[in-house]
Amino acid sequence: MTDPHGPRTTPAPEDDLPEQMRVRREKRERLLGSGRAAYPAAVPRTHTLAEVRATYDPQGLEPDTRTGDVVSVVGRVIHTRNTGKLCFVRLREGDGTELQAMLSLADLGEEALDEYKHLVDIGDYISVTGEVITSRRGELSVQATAWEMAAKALRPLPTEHKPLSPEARVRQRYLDMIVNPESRRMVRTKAAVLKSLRRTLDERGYVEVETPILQLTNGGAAARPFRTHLNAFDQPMLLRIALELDLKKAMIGGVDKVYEIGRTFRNEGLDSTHAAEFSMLEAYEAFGDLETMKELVRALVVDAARAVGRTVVTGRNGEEIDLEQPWRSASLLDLVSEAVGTPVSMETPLDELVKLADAREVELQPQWNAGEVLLELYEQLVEDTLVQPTFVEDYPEAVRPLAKPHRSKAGLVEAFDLIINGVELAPAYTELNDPVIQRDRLVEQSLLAAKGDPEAMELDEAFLRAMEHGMPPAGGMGLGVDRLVMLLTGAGIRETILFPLLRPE
RNA sequence: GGGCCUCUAGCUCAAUGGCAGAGCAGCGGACUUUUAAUCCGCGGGUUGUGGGUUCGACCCCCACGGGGCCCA
Repeated sequence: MTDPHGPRTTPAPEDDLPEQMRVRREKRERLLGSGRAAYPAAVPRTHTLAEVRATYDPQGLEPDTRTGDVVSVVGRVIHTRNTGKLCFVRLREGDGTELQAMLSLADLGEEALDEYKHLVDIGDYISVTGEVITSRRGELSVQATAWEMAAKALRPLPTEHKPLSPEARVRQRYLDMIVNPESRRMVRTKAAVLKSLRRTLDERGYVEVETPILQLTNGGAAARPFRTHLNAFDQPMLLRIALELDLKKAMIGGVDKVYEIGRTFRNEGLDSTHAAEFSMLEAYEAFGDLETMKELVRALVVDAARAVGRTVVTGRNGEEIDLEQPWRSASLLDLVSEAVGTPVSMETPLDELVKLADAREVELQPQWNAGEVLLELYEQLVEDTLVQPTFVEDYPEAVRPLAKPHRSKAGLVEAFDLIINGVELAPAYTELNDPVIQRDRLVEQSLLAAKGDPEAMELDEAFLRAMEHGMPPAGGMGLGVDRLVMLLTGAGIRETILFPLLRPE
């Protein structure tokens, strides 16, 4: 920008501001100039809006009632109406509770009313003091005798009658939370789910622990990690992809029932079901097994559903899912047999499985063994058809390297995966605790890693050393907290995460 | 990774290749009972960015960037 009238090359920032921001900055100046504060340390507040509503709503006050009770309340200005000598303002507080305030010439005086009209905008936080009354139309209100600015908003609030664009909803979640009840509710629903998960575990005697997020080696899952660096040791570090190995160490140390709820990180694609960081619950119970975990997973899910009041949800195919009904258990081999129309087992030769896959256009990697092909058939043909809660069990040993061999079925391990609404919600194992077999499995994995498989696990000597001191037989499970919230709310993952990662603007 | 759609005022959206508009919000005024109040008047734009075609581009073409949906 050039100024033909003088040498000034940097225009005052105000010159570039949109009109509404300029006006609000001027109002802020006027507040300060008039001796009022724009951002005071404290403002009068004797009651929350919710407390006022809780006190008077149940009384069913008649229109034009005067209660004689004087309160000071604070809220964000959501609507204003000015009929001249009387102004109405609707205040809203964090959870969405609203209360009307009325500012009249008679009760407030000319100067304070004028200042209100000229200095308060939609979006500001204000404090109003006055008697609790009802208006002629019966609206519960505070009849103001005084008002104060609690925090001046310098940017206008978006229209709340039209939904924000999908981008604005996630980039400026705080705005969506102000104008959109769904967005407010999601925050509290997720909190209720987390609280319920902890309560369910705590009541059963599980001990909550915290384990490192920064790790030397990755394990416990197959995923690409985030890489970082620890300056103090000049040491490359990874962000954890799972909680498993440290929780098993805790169990070796005698925490027989242990759990952690925390963030794990996977440096992979982002879409409507995958986020780069997500909350995971893992729980382990010494002397438990797959059946213990089935019971625990069911309790966790059903308790959480009850906690948010949604025990019946609508499935992706329109089917109703009543989470309180009994849940089905099904063997992976049976499910695949049904899907391909011919019985398959661990004895079915690899080339026959490959033919079955080709016939159904299931794409395979050439180096896959029979177990991996079976898993792929299941994932491609069966998984997303399982709408009602189903424990899919009896996995081939090759695809679950940390599960214990099945007590009675050769070639299979004791593992299940809970599927609800076509989505993998909670895997569980009877945990492998033979350190020799464990080492063999991890060495196999580390050889894959050395050959360049970025998802393969690394050899974690510290973990193997701990295992060699003896881990009790145990059941273990993991549960995707965000996925549980998605199931209970029907929302996408970007809705369940408060501030999802986005590309920089 | 591929395909389709989208980006215009603070917000949500219009606008045959020919003056860039509406609702809400904002500013000034009227109104002491509003419920997205009403009425009168007024401002507000680098049409995502960069190129190109054209007498003329929000519109057509190319590239890039952001976002969404579907597919793998």
